[in-house]
Amino acid sequence: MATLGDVAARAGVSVSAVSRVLSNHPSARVSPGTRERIVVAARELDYRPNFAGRALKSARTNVIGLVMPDLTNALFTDLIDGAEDEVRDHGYMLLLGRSDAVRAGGDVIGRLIGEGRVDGVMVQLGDAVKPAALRTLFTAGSPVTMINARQDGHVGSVVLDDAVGARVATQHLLDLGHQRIGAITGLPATFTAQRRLQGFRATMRAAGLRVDPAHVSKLGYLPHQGRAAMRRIMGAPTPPTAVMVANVNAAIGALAEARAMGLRVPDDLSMVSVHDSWTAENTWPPLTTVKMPFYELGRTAVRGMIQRLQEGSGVDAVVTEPPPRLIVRESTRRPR
Amino acid sequence: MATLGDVAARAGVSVSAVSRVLSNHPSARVSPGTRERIVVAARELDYRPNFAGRALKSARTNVIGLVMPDLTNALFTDLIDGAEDEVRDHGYMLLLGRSDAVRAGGDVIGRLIGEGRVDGVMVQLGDAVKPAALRTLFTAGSPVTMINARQDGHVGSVVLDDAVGARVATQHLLDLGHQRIGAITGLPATFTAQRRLQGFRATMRAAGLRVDPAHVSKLGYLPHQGRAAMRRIMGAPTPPTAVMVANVNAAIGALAEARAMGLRVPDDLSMVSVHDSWTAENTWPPLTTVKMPFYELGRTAVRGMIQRLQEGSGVDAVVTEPPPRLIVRESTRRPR
DNA sequence: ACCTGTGGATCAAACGATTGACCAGGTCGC
DNA sequence: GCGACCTGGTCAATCGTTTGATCCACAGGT
Repeated sequence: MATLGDVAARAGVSVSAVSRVLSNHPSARVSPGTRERIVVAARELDYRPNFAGRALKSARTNVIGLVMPDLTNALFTDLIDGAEDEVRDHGYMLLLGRSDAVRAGGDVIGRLIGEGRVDGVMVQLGDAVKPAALRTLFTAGSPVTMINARQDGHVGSVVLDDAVGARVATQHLLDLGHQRIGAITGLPATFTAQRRLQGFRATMRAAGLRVDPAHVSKLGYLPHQGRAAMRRIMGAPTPPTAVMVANVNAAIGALAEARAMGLRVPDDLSMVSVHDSWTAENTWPPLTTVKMPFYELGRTAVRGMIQRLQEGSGVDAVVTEPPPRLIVRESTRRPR
Repeated sequence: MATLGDVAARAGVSVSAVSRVLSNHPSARVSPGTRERIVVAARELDYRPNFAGRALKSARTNVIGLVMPDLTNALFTDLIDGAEDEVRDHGYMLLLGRSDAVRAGGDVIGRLIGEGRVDGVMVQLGDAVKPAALRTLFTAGSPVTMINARQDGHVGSVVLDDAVGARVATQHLLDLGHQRIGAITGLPATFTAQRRLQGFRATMRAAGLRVDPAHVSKLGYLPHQGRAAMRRIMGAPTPPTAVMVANVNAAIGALAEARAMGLRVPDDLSMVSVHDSWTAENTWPPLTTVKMPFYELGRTAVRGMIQRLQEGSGVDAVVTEPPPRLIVRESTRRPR
């Protein structure tokens, strides 16, 4: 690989001249002729700035870590897309990691930052993270942004408008005429689960309806947890006629279980889920969902991180634009 | 962050002594006492070797790039898992990128290697890559491993045993008694599509059955392409009683389309797909699939890459162990 | 007493890019 | 005609780590 020195030699100038020209340094006082020679030489040698050299000197990598519990969850497609688009606009790169590795190989985040591999880390935590482990992550003022979660004493987070998402989903069921509505949500300790359940309850309360405790389950966002929740809820003395599921993966599991139980959706039971993904339109029946702005979530997280890196102050943001949007497919209908 | 110098000062020794001790250098002739002081000092300061410094000096990053067309395809879960596990065993890290970016932001692979961000790149190409673009990637002997594809003149690839996968799927349909069997596969230019179609044809031939050209479609691996293929194939004068789909995502689309067309699966049409994923067990009916060893594919790709980095010679490998395995669910039955 | 060997540690030169300090020559003001 | 200032550059230190070369003290062999 060509180095600055090679380019300098070919252009007949000093290394520093080349450096200043190629990185558009403001203090670059260079004659047009010299500039041209340098640019040409660089192109001819296919010069690319060495990452390590640059990072070592400037103590910045222009890389942001994105750590997720499960990189392949269909849900996170848009999040990663948005983050990618936004980093590219700012000349950064994205380094993806599994927070899975937190338990297994020890503390990815600490390594990423401690070894100077990234300038900052955005982390979406899994359900299985103990708050104690968290505290050690956030050593004073380290550039860590939490996605879909908040932590006391730590500033730097980006979250969805969960309560509104749950409200839109619930309101759709109310509008269809349902009254006995259940909710399948995530583990009680989960930030999003709390907010979505709260949105659900508030909407029901506003409609003057009470929620049967037996119609609420908090088993988790995974398909098999959705299945278990479905079995439990529909085993209630008077089962609901509709159910709001706080996550599309859980909804897919719940849908499969409903069918296995001999329930017809939407004839016997309406189902709507928060989140949309391509998997939702390929279930049977296709799922009615509320699409949450994951793409914007990704962009916003990156924007917040870059602002923090450049100006030193973190932000706590809620992504409200675009708002959660109802996508009506075939898993909901009016009660019989 | 603590540097080698800080540790050296605290332990009262030279920087080089610290370096040799902490990196277990073979030529480290150090007295037990000194070693102990160094180790203690490093721990107290929470020393972590600076990535850039190390990479600059040693010209190795211990990072391998994994470039995929679509990071969130449910199919690649196991591949990434396997790759992660294998790199960790060797003290490497994985840098994930989208080959998507090849068209958009210009040549990720070139940047990754050219800027020295990674030691090598493993790339799974999307369907939409032009062979011309490829040739420029593989500049003489650059450490690039292709996943699920081969390229003339380039050594370094890892592929699945596609023909066997297709054979197992097809044989299952034959064993059930089907005779008019169709195939839905990927674009003709795709490496895997060719091999799977070939496996399908060979199996049919071995059974003494002929394949109706109208029962074969090569529209692609995406859900909507699977839908289109289903519509086309079932519009044939005498439609097949069973169909082998070469990809689970296409199969999910095809399944949805079959239902939309009023076909009952498996009563009117049996369907089996190559590849398995959690989405396959949550469709209705749950899909019968052939599970391909993606996890081992990931491990093997990494092993090949690391071998190449350390010994200089690439390998072309086929992952045959474990062999493709039939998972019978509810989308196949004997013909009526 | 003198050379040799060796264990235990330090010195110093890289790696490639960045950037403040510096310098040679020309122009301008007075 | 002389200092001030600008233009167009170069010098050299620095970031943190690695590693071949070197050095010192001391033991053993002759």
